[in-house]
Amino acid sequence: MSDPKSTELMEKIVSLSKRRGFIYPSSEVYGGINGFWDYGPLGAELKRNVKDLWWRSMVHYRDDVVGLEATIIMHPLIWKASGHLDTFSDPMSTCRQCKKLVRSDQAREMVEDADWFQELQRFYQQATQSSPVAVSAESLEKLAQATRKHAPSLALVRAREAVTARLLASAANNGPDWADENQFIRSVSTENAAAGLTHFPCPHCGGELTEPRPFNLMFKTHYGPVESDDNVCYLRPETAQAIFVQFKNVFETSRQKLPFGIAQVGKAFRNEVTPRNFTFRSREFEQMELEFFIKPDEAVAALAGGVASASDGAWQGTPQPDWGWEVWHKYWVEQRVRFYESIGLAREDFVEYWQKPDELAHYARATVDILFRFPFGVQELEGIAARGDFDLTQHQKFSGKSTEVFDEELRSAWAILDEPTRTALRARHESSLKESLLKKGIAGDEATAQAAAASQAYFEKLAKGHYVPHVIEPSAGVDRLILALLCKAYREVVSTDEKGKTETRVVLQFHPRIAPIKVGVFPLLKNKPELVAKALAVRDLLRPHMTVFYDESGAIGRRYARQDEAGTPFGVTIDFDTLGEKPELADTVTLRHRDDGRQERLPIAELLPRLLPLIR
RNA sequence: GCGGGUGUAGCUCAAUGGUAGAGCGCUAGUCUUCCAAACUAGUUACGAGGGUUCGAUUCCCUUCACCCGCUCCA
Repeated sequence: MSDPKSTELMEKIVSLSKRRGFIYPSSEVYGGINGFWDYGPLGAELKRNVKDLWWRSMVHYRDDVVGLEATIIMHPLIWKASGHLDTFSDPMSTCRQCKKLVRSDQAREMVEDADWFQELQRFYQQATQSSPVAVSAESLEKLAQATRKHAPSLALVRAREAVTARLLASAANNGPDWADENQFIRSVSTENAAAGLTHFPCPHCGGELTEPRPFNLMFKTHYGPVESDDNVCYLRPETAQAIFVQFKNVFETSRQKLPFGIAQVGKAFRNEVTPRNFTFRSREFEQMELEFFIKPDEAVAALAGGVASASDGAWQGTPQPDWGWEVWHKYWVEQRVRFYESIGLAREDFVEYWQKPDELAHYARATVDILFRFPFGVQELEGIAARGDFDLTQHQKFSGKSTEVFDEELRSAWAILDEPTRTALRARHESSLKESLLKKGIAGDEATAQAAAASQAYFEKLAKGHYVPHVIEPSAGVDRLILALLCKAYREVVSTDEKGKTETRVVLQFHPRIAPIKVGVFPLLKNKPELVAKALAVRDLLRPHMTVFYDESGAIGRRYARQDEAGTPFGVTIDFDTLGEKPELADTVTLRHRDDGRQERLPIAELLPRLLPLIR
């Protein structure tokens, strides 16, 4: 996954980023701060271009998406409703022996699957059938042998004499070590149970897990000058929740009808356990998120007479009224890949990973990860989740305010819908509801009853044109995308000069649309005022339309090379022919192309019409 | 948070218990001609803090950052 070669490549990219002013370590003169990065002059342009292009393709070029820019700090209850407050504060334990980090809530489950754990359970059950507990040094040794292979760090294996002595002593008087199975497991996992303090075994090696320590992944602060429990608040861990929370306002003020989306670009903050891989996992990062709200499939069926199949490729075309969530989901996956293609990434650079049903978060119906082949591994760039109505329902529940929409057309359509269709829709809805309740572990009868009640309430509302919209969420990380673009653009060109000296130059082959500087303008020599004046005039001609870098210092080849390293796709050179040394070439310049060094001669007047289409 | 590695000009790499050096880059200049040309001049460093020592970049401790693993999923 991360062989030396790819690590070396990453180091080169990190060093180039700093050297050329793309990305610096944050707070560097103070020694830096782990998990935070700053964008320098070129990086700031690059990032701005990427965000602008996303916004243009998502919002400006569509009729069905509008923008939002919400605050970073919001009402703390939002994070209760969204589930972040619970899922983002998992207690963690470390194994004292193998040093692995384990989520405390998952440790039990992970351990239960292990053979050696079942061995321990069986032993406990047998031993406690009689009272006092029937064990011997021999039987404990046999147990140690049986667990040795897969749980070498189990205290019973590692420190057999001490643990055996303790267990035998406590067996004679039915001591606490034998009080229940859990206590027994902890006892055989603990070498030195001073003051009765025992440890849970590590799922990886049977070693001692430390007491759970809280790992709060959310940045916590306080609003108002006085710090107290009453004014705790959080920096948002994602931008999406603001969209849900403002859904009703946007819906009512934007004159949009479903289906439609709300887009937002902004900072988010997570106290990552381990920030790693340059900017890939940062503690402060930027997201580009779209929440695209759609009608539930039952409403689509009532309105359009059916729901389009997701298997016939319709999602590659333009949206249709009969699209249900599956088609919309696939549509957005395709749209996002096309966006990446439009800024210079290729379809082959990605892996589309459709999460397996058992990997899905509880709120998601389907999630596709768009993974990019980074030098350090294939890693997620964007997740596109079909989240059902989970989020809006949660906020409805927690805020007490309705997140339902009213759909006049749906009410009329439902009124004229024939009874067999209605019955079929209800039956399908109810059975899928029941299935998901069963999956949550609710007993059969109970699930049947709950599903019937919920389904009935749902259709009563639907018949009147009321429902909570469902949502498709394409959520992309800006900083990850910038990193992907840097990795993709990075090229080393080795050349050998007449003296046989080889030299490696770096070229960043950015797509012109995202390049921080679009064109470099150079007078061939700087000691001729006429050349300089002409070059400055060309700079001023182009500047209103694109980022231009004027450079007159050093040899011309050096200036080209410097722009190559900055990823500038075009160079314009003003020479003596431009000034009219050869009359037929007067007012023409050399246009140089970064990736192949190709040069062409064209009139100054043609520069803008030539370059503009390439950079837009 | 735990374990392993790294830390000397912007970059690549030297040397040393007593004055830190080179190449490249960068800045300025010379040059009528297109891919880091040549020449001249200039520029810049021992990650931070503490200790041992007459004296520490070098030895010791602490800390910080980065890289690699354990977790994370924008």
